[in-house]
Amino acid sequence: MATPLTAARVGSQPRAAASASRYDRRLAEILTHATDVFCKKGYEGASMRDLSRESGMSLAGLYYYFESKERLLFLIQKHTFSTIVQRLKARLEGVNDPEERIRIFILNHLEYFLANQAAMKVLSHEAEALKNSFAAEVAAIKREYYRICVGLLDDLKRDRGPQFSTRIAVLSLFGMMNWIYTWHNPRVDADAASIAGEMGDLFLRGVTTETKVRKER
Amino acid sequence: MATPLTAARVGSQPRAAASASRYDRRLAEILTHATDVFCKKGYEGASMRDLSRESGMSLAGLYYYFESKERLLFLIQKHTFSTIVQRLKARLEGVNDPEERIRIFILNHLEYFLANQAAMKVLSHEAEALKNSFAAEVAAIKREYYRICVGLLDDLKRDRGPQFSTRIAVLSLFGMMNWIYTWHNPRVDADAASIAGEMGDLFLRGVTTETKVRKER
DNA sequence: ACTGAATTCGAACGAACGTTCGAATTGTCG
DNA sequence: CGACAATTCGAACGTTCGTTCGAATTCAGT
Repeated sequence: MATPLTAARVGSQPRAAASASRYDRRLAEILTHATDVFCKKGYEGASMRDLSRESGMSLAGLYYYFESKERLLFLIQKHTFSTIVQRLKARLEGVNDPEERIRIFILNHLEYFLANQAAMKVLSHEAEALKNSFAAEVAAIKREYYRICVGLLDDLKRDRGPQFSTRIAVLSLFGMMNWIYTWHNPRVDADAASIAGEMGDLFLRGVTTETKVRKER
Repeated sequence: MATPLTAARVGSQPRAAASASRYDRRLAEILTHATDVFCKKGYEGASMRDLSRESGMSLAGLYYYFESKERLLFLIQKHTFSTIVQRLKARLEGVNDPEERIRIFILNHLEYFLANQAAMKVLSHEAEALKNSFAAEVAAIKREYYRICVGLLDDLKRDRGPQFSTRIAVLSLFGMMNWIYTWHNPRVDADAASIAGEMGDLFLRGVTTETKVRKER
């Protein structure tokens, strides 16, 4: 885990070093169940009673682990996003070819997306549900992730056909990838690697090809 | 308007032909305000009291025009989606070049999206909020729209490089386009035609180029 | 087994929710 | 103006919401 979940503990609660792991384990369990409920019903549509039922803990008991429903969503989003960024950085290390680095970016995103569909849907679909400092902290991670992708594309631009807007290209790529939560069906669609390959081909050809498309508008 | 809004009138309500237009005008007003509120707060997050405040009509008064909050969302989604499909069909008429037809598809989608941002966000973001027959009716329109796009791509495939999955390509294109509601900023970003041009270049190059991308995975 | 801390819970709080209903108001037309 | 339909509204309905609190239970170390 990227962020020690213990950091979420309610302020005035005492903490013994020995029980830290038990607390963390239980919190992680709750977060997993809550992720499923938020995924199924949406953040606003999911009630604390839904979360209580799904996680098998009493309504009041949940509040021992976090002080509000909003903070719960925040913990899910922050943990999910931190993890995907951290994994990306690890995978990019030692790879220098610009094109290969973009393929890694896409593969990392889609692999994590499909392996953690519920969490990623909550991250994508409930992006506007948080407010103030909660929203700001998640937005900061999102900005870092976005900047990394911009960097990858700018590197590619330095080598090849330079005639496209980096902003539009990056945001188009994010759209292609994130939209997957609306359509992916494990019984019909191939695995993450195949889809990442298809999207990588589509995107990289679109961005690197030097010849102009026929019938310019 | 594609669908006569009168169709929404509560079943047992009497109707005089003379007042039909007044009723329709008022309903359209309410729909517009409701669209803004749903866009800002989400369907679940928006309360009937929010809609009442925004539209300047009393809480009870709203129920003269529709029988439930869910039906209100349905009316918005159906009207929006029907309109975009209808406009697309009109624009495609008489154009035969497969590539040009896809460019028209993209332009139509993005122009309508940016001209009706709130409605399109409600359509994209609240796709799962409706249930049963409401959901089925909107899903039918979505399927038709999807099939049209598949047809356009298959036509293109017949001419040029055939090595891509139509399903993945179409859904990637939808992702690129629909994701725009998460990032478009009229103070920073160009107009719909420019963005449609960029995305059209990106997508069509990605889909038509015959040479394989270097460094095959 | 005892003890103090960590964890869980039943019950309740006030607020806000979607919806209803009968009365009041407005518009239409002879 | 009178009469009937169309439209609007205040007030309230029962339910569910997120959250709190003090008591009960479970756990860990001796």
